[in-house]
Amino acid sequence: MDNNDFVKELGYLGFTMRLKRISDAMMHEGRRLYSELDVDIEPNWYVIFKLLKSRGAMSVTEIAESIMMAHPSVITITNKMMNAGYLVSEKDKDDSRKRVLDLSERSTRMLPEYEKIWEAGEKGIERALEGLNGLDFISTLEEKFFNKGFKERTVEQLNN
Amino acid sequence: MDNNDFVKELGYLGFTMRLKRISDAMMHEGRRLYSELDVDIEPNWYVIFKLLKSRGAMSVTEIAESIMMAHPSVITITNKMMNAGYLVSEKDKDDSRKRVLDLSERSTRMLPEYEKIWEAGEKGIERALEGLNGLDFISTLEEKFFNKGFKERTVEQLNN
DNA sequence: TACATTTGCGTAGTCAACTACGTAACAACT
DNA sequence: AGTTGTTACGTAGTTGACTACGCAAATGTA
Repeated sequence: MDNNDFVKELGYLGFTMRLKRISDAMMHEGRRLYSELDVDIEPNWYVIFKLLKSRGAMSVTEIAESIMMAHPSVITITNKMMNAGYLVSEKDKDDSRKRVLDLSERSTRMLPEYEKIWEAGEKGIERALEGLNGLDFISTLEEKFFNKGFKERTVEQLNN
Repeated sequence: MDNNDFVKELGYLGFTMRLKRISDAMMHEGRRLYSELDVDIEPNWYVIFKLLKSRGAMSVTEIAESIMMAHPSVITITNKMMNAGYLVSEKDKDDSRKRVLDLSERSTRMLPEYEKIWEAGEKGIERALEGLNGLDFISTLEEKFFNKGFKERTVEQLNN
């Protein structure tokens, strides 16, 4: 590791930045992984694949809520997946505002191969975090910072 | 917390995504915090302020290395800070390729006020993470995923 | 000294998330 | 039935990081 990392010297003040750096780095690695393996999918698509496989067809907003992303982000991702032939989309019969997305035949055909990669990725992370309780940690972060955010906590501190 | 969060069901497979979601959320909170407090600085500027205050004038590349960011990112950040009057820039006497950045008079004038905010933010995080050893955790993440990245670990797993 | 390599900086283009806003469809309430 | 509010989706614009590339200056080497 780099011992000349100034952000480390900042203690908890550098926490969010270090979090972002790692998450960005991992995302980048993900992109490179797929391109190296010559697989034409992108990071984060796996969530959509997994979600639709497990829950069946869903509308844009339902997807967004299930994975806690803003709906325009979901639209961007799923549009790409549609263009790549992995999703099919049709209007809801009962509610014509809704657009219902589902896995295509291509998806079910390719999923076994992709799931091997995801499984390997998961194992890699699992092994790297061995003995760290990474999931507990991240759950606590979510619990603390999704409900009462960083902003609110700071303002509280300022008013003391 | 949201118990309908599908990403949680994915175990370690959802780890990177959850990391990104939290880091994005905190970054957003940061922006809102500053705008709510009516302070004309942006998230992440604090690293530059702190760095230059502690180390004195530095070149673009030196800054980038110290905080482990790509140099174009540093240029973007510091240009904004210059436009806001917080930094001064001049050519290095000995090496005319280098541009040396330093805090402006405005910076030293305003820093005490800003440091109060950063301190409150730090305390907020510290309290939220009480008993969690958040810094150790993030150090381990860095150690594991900066050296041998996510990609390499996955490929290793695939070849087993 | 001439040439090749490295270094520092800047620009351009990409990517993934977000908010804000507009429009159309549905729901609900007189 | 008409008005009003809500929901679903889509587009546009912002943000912050990155890589790739080009140029100019410095450094190393034959």
